[in-house]
Amino acid sequence: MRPLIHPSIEDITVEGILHALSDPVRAAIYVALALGGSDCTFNCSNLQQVIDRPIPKSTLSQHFRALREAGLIRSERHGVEMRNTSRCPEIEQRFPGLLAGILNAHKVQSMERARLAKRKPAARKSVAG
Amino acid sequence: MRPLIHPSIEDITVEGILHALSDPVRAAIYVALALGGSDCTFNCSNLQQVIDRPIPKSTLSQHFRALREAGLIRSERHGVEMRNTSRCPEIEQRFPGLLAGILNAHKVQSMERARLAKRKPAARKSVAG
DNA sequence: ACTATAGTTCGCAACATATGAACTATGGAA
DNA sequence: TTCCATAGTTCATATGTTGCGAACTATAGT
Repeated sequence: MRPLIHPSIEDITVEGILHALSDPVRAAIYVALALGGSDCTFNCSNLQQVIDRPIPKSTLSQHFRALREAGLIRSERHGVEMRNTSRCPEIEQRFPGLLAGILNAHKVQSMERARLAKRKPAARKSVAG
Repeated sequence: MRPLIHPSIEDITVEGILHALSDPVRAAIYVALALGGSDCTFNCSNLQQVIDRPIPKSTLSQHFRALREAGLIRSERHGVEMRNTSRCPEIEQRFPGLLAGILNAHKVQSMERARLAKRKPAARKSVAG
């Protein structure tokens, strides 16, 4: 088992963060971790509450790795399971306002989606054909 | 020639924006456009001042398309050339703080890189081969 | 119509991603 | 210690995405 790779704070890049969070599944994971606070942990097993469609654990493992190697989360083994926590405070110090802007944008978007879903449960985006 | 596609403001997604800006070339283009103000335009031809390595124009064309279809820029033909302007104000209204956070992070990162390049022009990241 | 300039599209090679199957790691029970 | 269950990783591969040269389209000036 290759050891877990956590970049040091100065090796974290904006491009890496944006790429990691440009995937909807990773974004959902990260939002849940970041909003949950420092004692909130998720892993491949208890994540179904956060994401809607079922995702295989090999895929989830890769997503956690992507978040970890982008520097967004810290992963530690505790017994048989993994505890993933967000590295928000560090990143806020290096890139002030970045995560706040992204998290807020996700909030705006998910509120808007909820509103649209309530209005028209079946239709999307008035696409003909 | 297929007509240019500009998503309406409510169809712009966070994921789309983050993905578009997770590419270093597109990020450099966008930073230049955004910081240049509303009368600043760049295109496939006058862009060499913004990016360091030379990039084929077919690639640049694709990058502009990616930015356009993510909703980040607006492209208009003026005679034989293209004028690309940032859509920052619209996006700021929909996702307050998002672009500011990203632009600031890029500024932090490029200042840091400039500092490192001045210190040790040839060495990078103290990696032992 | 001809030429020059600016940008787009096509086709393909190189790279990235998602996932089932097989594997590793840890803890507890017998 | 051995066996089993649970949690997660790695591998192989099929599918998707990207970068770029070559060919094409569009516009302006002559």
